[in-house]
Formats: sequence, C-alpha cells, structure tokens
Amino acid sequence: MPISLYNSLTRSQDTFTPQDPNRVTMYVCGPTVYNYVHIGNARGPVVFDVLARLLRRHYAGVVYARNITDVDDKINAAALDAGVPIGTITTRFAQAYRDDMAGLGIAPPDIEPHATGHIEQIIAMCERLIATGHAYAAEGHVLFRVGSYPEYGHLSGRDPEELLAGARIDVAPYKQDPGDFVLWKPSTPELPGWDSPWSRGRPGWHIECSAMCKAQLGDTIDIHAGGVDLLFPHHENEVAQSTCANGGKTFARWWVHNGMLTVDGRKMSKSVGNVLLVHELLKTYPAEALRLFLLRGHYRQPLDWSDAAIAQAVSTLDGWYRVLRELADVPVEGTLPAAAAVEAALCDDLNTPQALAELSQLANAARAATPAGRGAAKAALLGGGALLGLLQQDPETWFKGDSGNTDAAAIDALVAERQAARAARDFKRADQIRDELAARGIAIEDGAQGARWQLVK
RNA sequence: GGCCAGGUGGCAGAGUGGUCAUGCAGCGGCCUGCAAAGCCGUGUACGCCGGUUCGAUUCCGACCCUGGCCUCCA
Repeated sequence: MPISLYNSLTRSQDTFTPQDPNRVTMYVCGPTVYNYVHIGNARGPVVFDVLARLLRRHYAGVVYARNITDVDDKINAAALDAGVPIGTITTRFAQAYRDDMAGLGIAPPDIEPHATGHIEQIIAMCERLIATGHAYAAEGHVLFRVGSYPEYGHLSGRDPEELLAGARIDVAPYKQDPGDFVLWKPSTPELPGWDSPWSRGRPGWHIECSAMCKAQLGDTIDIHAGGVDLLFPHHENEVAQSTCANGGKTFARWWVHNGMLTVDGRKMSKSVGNVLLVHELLKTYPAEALRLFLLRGHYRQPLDWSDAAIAQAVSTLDGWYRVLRELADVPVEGTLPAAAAVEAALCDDLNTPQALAELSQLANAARAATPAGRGAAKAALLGGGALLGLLQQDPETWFKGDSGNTDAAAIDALVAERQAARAARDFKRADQIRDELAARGIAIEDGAQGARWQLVK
C-alpha cells in the first residue's frame, strides 16, 4: 500500500514516491541543546519516529537525520549563567535529549549531525551564496539577499512585499533590505567563534540545517519535517539558502509539519512558561502512556495536554496489556505480521487516531479469540503496536513495574493469603488484605486463573 | 491586519453525499461473597445562516468563534 503524506509545499496530500527507494532521505530539525526539552518538543520526534518505522517497512533503505544545534546565543547565555564552558552545556543537554527520546521509545536517527561539526560546510555555503549574488558580507556579517530569490515566501505562503512591510523586523544598519537574514555573524572574543573570510564568528541558525542536510543527505532530500512553528522563517529560509546554493535544485520534496501541543488551549512553550519537561514526566507517567497520548491526535492538529488525557492513555494501555497478560503463555512464532488495518491507517497521512482505533479492535479480537486463534490474534496486536512503538513491554512489567522497584514476593504472599481466606470463606480477612494492598497502591483482580495484582498508576 | 489550520455526542477523537468510527465516562443487565476485570444491551453529534442535491455533518458561499505563524520557538 502506498504511503500518502500531506505536503506543506503543495498543500495537498500526495502519494509519496522517493527519489531512490534504496535510499529514502528524511531530515528533522532537532533541538538546540541548552535545556531539557518539554513534552511539546517531543511530539514531532514521536510522530516522525512512526513515519520512519513506516518508511523502513516500505523501502529497502532509509536514512533519517535529526540534528543537534550546538551553537546558539541561548547556549551561550546558559553557559554564562552556569559559569561553565559552552561544551559542558551542549554535551550535557544533548545526552539528556537522547535519554528523553529513548525514554519515549523513539529509535535513534541514523545520523545525528552537530552544527559545530559542519562549520566548514557552512562557510563554503556562504561563499557559494556570495559568489552567486544571493548573499553579501557587511560588517563581519553575511546576509542572505531575500530579493535575489523570487520564490521566497512560497513554502509558507507569504508575500515578501508584506513581510518586508512588517514593522516588527529589527532593521540592522548593515542590512540592504529589512527582510535579509543572517547567515554568519561575528563573535566577541569571549563567545565561541570560528575563523572565516568575514570575521571570527558563528553561523546563523537557518544555514546550519541547510549545510547539514547537504553534507549528510545530499542536495535534494525526500522529506524535511519539523514543527509548524518552524515553517516561517526557519524552513522558508532553508529553502532559499539551499536552493540558491545548489544551483536551483529542489531542496526538499516533501515538507511535513506537526501541529503544536497546547495546555489549556495555549501553545506549550518556554516563552509562555507552561512547559512540562519530558524528563520530569517520565518519572510520573509510564513512558508508553506519554507516547500514546502524543499519538492520540492527528499530527497536523493541535493536541491539548490534560490530566484527563494522560489518564485515558494509561487506562487504554492497561486494557491492551491486560489482553496480552491473559495471552502470556500463547507463543508467537516468527516475525510479527503487518497489522494491515493499522498500517493502512498510517499510510493515510499518518492517521494515528485511526491506527489506535484499529489497535483497539485488534485488542478486542485478541481478548475474544478462540484457543485456536489466539496465536494469530496476539501476533496481530503486537505487530500493530510495534508499528506505533507501543506494547513493547512485558505485560508483567507494565502492571508490576520493574522487579527492583517493588517487593513482589511480599505482595504475592499477601495475595496468596487472601486467596486462602476466600477459599475458607473468611471474607473479612480477604477484604482486609485487599484494603491493605489498596492503601499501598496495589489493585487486585480476581480472574478465572486466580488473583492478579498491579500497581495503580 | 496578512497567511494557515480547525469547530463532530459528557470527554477525547477519526471519518463519510444516504444503515457502524473507536476509546473513555454514563445508564441497565449478567458474572462475582462483595469489588475489580470481563461480557451483553443502550442514548445523545457534526458552530451559525444560506445554496446545490431526491438526500448535506460531508460539496459551495457568507458569517461567528478558537488556535498557530508573521524573524526566539518543535
């Protein structure tokens, strides 16, 4: 089944066809590493992780790059605040980012380019843009000449004339035109900087992604993804730089943008101050519940964070894992099958809500399966979950936590004692034990195969 | 003000020119020592006003409302 994806460039949902099925290229704008990321920052990586999984099922080769921006004024400010070198900040938070992403079940990208590892390519791209008249040097800066690229504004649907008329642009004296943006800027002696033909300086934000894309994936990439808030100016500027520096070649064939995560209807962002850090949330909620929450809405729609929403994600997973626990002894042989309905939903512009509805149906089918059908039903459920990066744990771990965290033996003993009391029709004692366990955050379910317990999340 | 998304039942959230989304919650029943889990049954929906149509939540137009971007942002 072909993959169909909404392309911001054409503003329509188009059947995806890579340039080379053996080397499908995807680039996602990664973090600027100066702080922990919040759950809104994780939406794109989770969604594009699902996309990467889907692409890998369809094509022989996929190269997925997600960069690390490790040179930036905010990093400089964070280092200054902490009184440590820039590298201390970037190393620490790049690792924190990898840990957070891994915590959410996101497979590492194939390539993780760092901006500071591409200074040479950035300078080369600036030189090329200057040589072709698309950029100019002024007072140690290099600026992109927006007027030199007639298509400027096409991706984001903006009229350059109106952009330039905007009064909110800080018009520096060295700019020939208010819309021109910085490719290179000089550093003061205490700031990090690299030697260049124009100044000891550092790159602007937009050129970094252009240079990393070109160096790692080539002049024309298949998919460029990121948050919709990057559409302008970041992605618009990337298109302008890369297209002009690469002789007019198409930069990215598909532009895929995820919607914003909101809290009480307002965008979650550092500047608004309503952030919930992934690194904190992972201590409070099961990782898969966070992941499921992020996939519950279609990726292009806004998604609102709430306690009710995350609670529902937990209870949904409880239900699915309960099915898997019942089928724990049912063997699943060979590789997991493609859950056709789940995959079909994902092929339709990553319709994860539909895919989750299909997964619910698979769980219902597995719960009701006859003995002969259990193996296939369980495999289908696990296969569908794998496409979404869900149901990756052992059910016992889901319900009881890591074995090191709870005194499972003592709980098992109490549960056994309660069963004995019930058998002796000593319900007073049985209920007493159940209450005692409930007070410790443990719930009991009596089933046909005996009593089971779980930690209440 | 410009550009771009949206508005679906108590909540979340897909989808469709005409009998079903799905999940959670609710209600009734079964099961259970009682619960929980499970099972069976069950209701309420497409922002507003027009238009096209045999038929519109879906297509078209206007209006209202919400969110995002408009050089920090995922």
